[in-house]
Amino acid sequence: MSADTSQEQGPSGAGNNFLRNLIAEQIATGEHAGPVVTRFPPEPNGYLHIGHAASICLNFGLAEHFNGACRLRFDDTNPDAEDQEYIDSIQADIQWLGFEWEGDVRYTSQYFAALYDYALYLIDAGLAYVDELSPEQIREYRGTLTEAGTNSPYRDRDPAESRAMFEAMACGEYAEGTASLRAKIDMASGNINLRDPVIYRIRNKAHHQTGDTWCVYPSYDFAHGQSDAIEGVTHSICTLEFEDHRPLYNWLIEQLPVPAQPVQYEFARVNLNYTVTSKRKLRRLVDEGIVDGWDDPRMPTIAGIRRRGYTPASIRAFCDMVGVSRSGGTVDTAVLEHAVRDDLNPSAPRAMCVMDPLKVVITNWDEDRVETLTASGHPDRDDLPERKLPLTREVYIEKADFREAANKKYKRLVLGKKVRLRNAYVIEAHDVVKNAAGEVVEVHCTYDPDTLGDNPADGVKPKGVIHWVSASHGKQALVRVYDRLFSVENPAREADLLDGLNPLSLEMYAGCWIEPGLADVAPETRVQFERTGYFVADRYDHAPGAPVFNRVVALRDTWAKIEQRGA
RNA sequence: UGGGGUGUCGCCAAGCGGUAUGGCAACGGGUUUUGAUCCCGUCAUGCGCAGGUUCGAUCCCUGCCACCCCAGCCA
Repeated sequence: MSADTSQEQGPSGAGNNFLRNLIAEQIATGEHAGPVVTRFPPEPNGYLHIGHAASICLNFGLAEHFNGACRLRFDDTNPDAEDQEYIDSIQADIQWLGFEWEGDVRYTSQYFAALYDYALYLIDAGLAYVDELSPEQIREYRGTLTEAGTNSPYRDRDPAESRAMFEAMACGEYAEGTASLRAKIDMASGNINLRDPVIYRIRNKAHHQTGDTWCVYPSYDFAHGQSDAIEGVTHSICTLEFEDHRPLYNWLIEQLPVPAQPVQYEFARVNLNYTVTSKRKLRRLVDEGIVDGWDDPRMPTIAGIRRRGYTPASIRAFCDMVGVSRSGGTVDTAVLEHAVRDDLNPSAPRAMCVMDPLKVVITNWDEDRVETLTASGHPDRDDLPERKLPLTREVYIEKADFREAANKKYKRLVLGKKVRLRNAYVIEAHDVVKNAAGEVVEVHCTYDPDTLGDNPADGVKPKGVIHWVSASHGKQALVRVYDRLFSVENPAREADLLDGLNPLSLEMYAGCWIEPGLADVAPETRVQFERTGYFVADRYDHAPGAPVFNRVVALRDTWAKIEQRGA
């Protein structure tokens, strides 16, 4: 792959971003020599979401572009929150997105011994000390945003004593919260991260990777940069909120005898409207049963988006369209939706599904007659298999596709008017049957036998085309129609997150009729139900003979707009 | 009366001294047995505001304003 950034741009200059330009310049000027090494460093305390996808595309994309390497490193420094379930899901999500990390999976925990030695080094150098202030006291001593902090009375403890104490802490001789190791920097710094940050704390708890080996665990700040250095990461990319940590990151790299000098760069995280991308909030939705789990199709998690039916390519395209910058913003979900439609339109086979059925009886069609029509699998492709569509006397159409009377803007079936059954004949409605409540429950039509592939003899081409499924030969399916989980643009701003929930985020259609060929597709098969939207056979709930489809996204709907304006 | 950032069309994002670029959305129109797709067209005399430097500034300087992040022994 070429490192020429003027090449390989997709729409909107996809792939080109300030970091790519920066690295290209570093290479051009010789400021950076050797391979570009990045890493994706998730903490295994939750599922990956769409924001992580941006980071994954960035880190892996940069490595690929510069012929370097990107590794996966679990940033597992806090045994309290982490779990193997997340380690597994994160790996599966990255692979599903289509990225491959170099070498084995790494864990920050595999460097605990080295990190411990670095801590000792800092202590011996008089640059770290064991503090016996309680967490509350540490907070008080830290000062405020506008007032300098106060030195801990333990700040000038003799290094030898700190070393002995730290070693004892590591052996489990101290209770949690009774002591911590702090870097000795500057309690008066305007940057609070430099006010003697805690770099090691006691956790008398088993770690998912290291078991009971350790009773002290390094903080993010102490572990991250040093792990980067150990691994030879050259460009350590993180989000904007870590900007304030960069001076600390650099301070540690400078003070410690690390084998390399990684540099931290920050970019703005991606926010999407009508949803939340905070692990804490997502976890709440899961824990309180608001959704069906981390992979509920309404969740902005990679697993949820996957189950919703989005493709890896569409998510990568989305990340390219959104770009990478340092100015935080909120992207419209319409961009995500555009990305899937754009990917699915050329690839998804077409099919018909009636979701809200209304029976149509073709009165001039013999009771037992079954005509098997063929339909193209895709309007623009002849390489996809053709479909067999049995047409019978009784078929179902959508309730919304029939009106007893309507104005000219309504291009569907109207009493006394003609419409084409998609891939079949033109029919004309003559009569309706109503129930006691006055609702139309049946429409009687006649078909024109000369209209298969032709316009009616009178030369008047019906304006509308509607989809249908044979009442006797169609199959039933459960279709779930998903909508945004929140009805407000920024749910995080609500007094309570749940206040912004969209009550109609999931609608179940139990009595749908699908064309017969669709009942036995494999899970995760994506199709377009013509005139309706893109759908996917559910990854878990769909089974041959018991079809369950999720709506990925609706088709663009110009009619809905016209209708809203009052048709 | 702390520190660090960011401000270019409704939303993202390029441009980084030579007279505003792309995507999404929106709005017109054409093709169409999906009111889909596709195609064509419209959409910032202005780049947070005010000054200054310059032949010329979104890009440089100064001063304001707005918004975001930071006071976990979370990451």
